[in-house]
Amino acid sequence: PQAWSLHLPSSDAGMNGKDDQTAGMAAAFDPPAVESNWSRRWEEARLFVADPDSPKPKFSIALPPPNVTGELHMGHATNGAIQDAWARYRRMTGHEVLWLPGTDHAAIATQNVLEKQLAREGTTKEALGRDAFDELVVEWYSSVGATIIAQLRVLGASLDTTRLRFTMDAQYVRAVRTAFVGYYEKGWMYRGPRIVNWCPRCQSAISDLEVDWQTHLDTLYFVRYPIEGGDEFVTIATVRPETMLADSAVAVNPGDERYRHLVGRHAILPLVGRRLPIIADEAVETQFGTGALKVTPGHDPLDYEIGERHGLPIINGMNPNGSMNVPDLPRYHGLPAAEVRNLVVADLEREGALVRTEPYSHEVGHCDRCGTVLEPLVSEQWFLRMKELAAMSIQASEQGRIHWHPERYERTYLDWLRGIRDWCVSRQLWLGHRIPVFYCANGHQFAAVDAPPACPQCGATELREETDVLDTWFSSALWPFATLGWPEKTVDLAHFYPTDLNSTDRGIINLWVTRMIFSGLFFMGDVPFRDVIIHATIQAADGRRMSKSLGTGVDPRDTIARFGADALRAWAVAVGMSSQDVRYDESRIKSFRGFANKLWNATRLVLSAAERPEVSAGPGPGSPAKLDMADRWILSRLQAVTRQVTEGIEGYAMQRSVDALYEFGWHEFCDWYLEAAKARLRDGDPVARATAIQVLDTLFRLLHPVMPFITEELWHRLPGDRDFLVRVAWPQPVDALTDSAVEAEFAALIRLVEEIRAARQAGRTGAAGGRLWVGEVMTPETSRLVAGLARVEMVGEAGSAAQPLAWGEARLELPAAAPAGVRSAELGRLEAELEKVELKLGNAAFRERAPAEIVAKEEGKAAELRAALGRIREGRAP
RNA sequence: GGGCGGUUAGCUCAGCUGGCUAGAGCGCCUCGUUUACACCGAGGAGGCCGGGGGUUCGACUCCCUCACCGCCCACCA
Repeated sequence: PQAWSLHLPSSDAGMNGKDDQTAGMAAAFDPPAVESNWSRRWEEARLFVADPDSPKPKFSIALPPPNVTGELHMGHATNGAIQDAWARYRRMTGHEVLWLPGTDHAAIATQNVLEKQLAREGTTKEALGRDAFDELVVEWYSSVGATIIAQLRVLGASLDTTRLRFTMDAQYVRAVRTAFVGYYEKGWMYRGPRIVNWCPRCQSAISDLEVDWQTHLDTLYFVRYPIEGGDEFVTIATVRPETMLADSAVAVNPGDERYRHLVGRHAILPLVGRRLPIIADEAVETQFGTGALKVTPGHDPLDYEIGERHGLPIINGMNPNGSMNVPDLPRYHGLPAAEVRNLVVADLEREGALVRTEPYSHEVGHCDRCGTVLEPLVSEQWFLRMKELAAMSIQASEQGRIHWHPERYERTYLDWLRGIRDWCVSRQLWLGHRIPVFYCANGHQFAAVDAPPACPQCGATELREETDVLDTWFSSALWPFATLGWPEKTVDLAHFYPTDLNSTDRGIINLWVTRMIFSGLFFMGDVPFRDVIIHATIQAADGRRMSKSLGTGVDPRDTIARFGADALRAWAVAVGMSSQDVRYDESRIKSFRGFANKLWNATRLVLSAAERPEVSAGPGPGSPAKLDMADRWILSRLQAVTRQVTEGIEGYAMQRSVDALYEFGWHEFCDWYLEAAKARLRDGDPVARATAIQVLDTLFRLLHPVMPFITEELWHRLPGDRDFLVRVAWPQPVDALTDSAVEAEFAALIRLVEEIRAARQAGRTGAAGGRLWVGEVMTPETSRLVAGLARVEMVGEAGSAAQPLAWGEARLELPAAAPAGVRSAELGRLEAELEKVELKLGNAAFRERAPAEIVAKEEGKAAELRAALGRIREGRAP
């Protein structure tokens, strides 16, 4: 990099024309006014509209499409803040950025929300009819969809809204159908009767991942089945006695000596009288219950598999609404399962077939959308074969084509893929993407994106389209490329796929992220993104789930209204990559509002000082400036912060960037630099002013990805022509400005000032009660700085200007009121410290084993402490 | 049942590959109407880093183990 020089504005530039703006700055930062202004200006300037023809390297993110089930919550805001910080950062590092927004129709979830709404109004979707319900859906989508986009705008999300997508848009629907047909033609999409998780309320199948397991305390019933041709019995254990009506067999473990003689014989099903073969199967656990299992292939996944192995008949004993379907048993037929359970138990008891019961705790599956207890049920469903897709995904991972942040989540994905089963993609809902399969009158079946006029096999024109719809995640899985125009070969698709980043909550790693990966690999031949960020889950302040129904939800708009979008964003970015769940912490958000206000006022201070070039210590405009020690210090610190911020972002640890900026901006710049340079600024010293402006300039750039509004506002108030920050280059550290000597000196100066302040406070002498003397080794410059910062009167002569200041060299005499106490406390602290270090150094093992630089460091520390103690003991008085 | 994460100041959280006196914000105490900021400034109190073992010259950091909290995965009825 070129040698750096501080630009001194000519006397004509600088304040001219900016005076009014400065004077116009209120004493407090008012976020809402500033935010809406910039949102509008950014949009008007079309800053976030991506250009696929740009020669710049691209960077793309597909916004995880929020479900159109309701408004955005704190988790969305957090994720939005993280992605936006990346998008803005990448623009500043010279990338053509596409951050593409959209929403997800969320079939089952939305249908549930609407059904609940209808229920509150005392009606049902059936009463309403399909068409009226569809209208309701469209209305809902447009109103909620608009709210969501508005919320993202308020957050400051730099989305390309010209490319807004919705999973129910015609073009997207086409992509979904094309994808289905693609799998179908590959032979991986098949239909068949299988046992699935059935929700009797939604009246639909759901996938394994949509099962919400809850612990239930139930009763385990022991029922004895008589053995045919004798007076023996076999006793089975079950928690769902009502399903025995659909039993096909009794199974025991082949190695179980207790039952070996029964295998091959038959048991008689109580209450029903059906003959059940007694079979041997490895899946039966000898330890559980009695070691004998009633086999009900129609109503239990394990039994279903046993049934398949042994060719057992599948008896479907239940209707889709959860009532029993046993026409041969009129006593139970048509009744709800729960009632039948009681009836069956009572009947068994009467027959003497119920041996005993015991309490039993186990996991019961619920529908994760409506909470209803699921029934394993056999029905005709569509499945996507997962074997090859899983293998492709695992391979991509092993090749290191996707990087997870934090890394450990890669295992979540791999573990799931390694044990994966075929994906049940069909749903029996009103809402969703219709499965693009057609059946002709002659029993032929085929898949097609567009409804064909006739059956391609027999020419029959009477075609029936499949009524099932697709799992909503099937369409979500196509998001990174379907949003770019796939299956058309669009310019966007060619330019922006694969995307670079996906940021998501860990709860949908397998539901969504994994499925995007295999979909991308299959249809596009490449991973859908290079990096995956899994952000923290935001909890309510009390640690509970944030949820509207619990009353623990916090609307991001409320937070933004009170503290500003920047404050919410800074907090979200600072906690978003935490390894654990994070509680909503208003006090910290508030502190970032304070930070924004601090920057506002610091800028106000810097800009309010009228510039008087004649005061300049330097030779004049255009020449290298003569920097004060404080100037050199803050510029050196600025370089360090620039490095830290960049490293934080690039290392997927943006919290480090935020911490560094907060510490630097508030404490180093405002508390120390501005306090030190205040007098010079007020005097109109152009060097101080140019330095301060230089720092603010860089600080605003560095902070812009995290706090876009305040930085944009203040940046534009700085002198000179100012483009939008996303079009301004990301700062690079300037080595020439790094000055470790001045940093060490200034650090010592800070310590001295702190000692003086503490002494004064402890001495309780106050400014009026005593005077402080500072030793003769200080330079005039340091002496002046200390005097100003510590607000002490400097007495005595400042000594040789050549001597650097170091703590311990400056002699400080304490006020007469309480010198002994204060001094002995300092003495005691140093003595204890020295003792510890000497103990360490006295340890032979330490000297032999520890690295040389560590030992040297400790020795240096000891020497320093001894010197300091010596000086204090000596007690040089003025 | 398997896996992962967490347990650090009163509260919410940082602490990267083991090494200066373990940090921040809020809260608390004391002081301050200094012309950027009370959405402020200065000073301060407060932590056997969940328990126990181990490795190491040295452990908040690595290993083992226990306890509790949370999440994900899982076909023992």
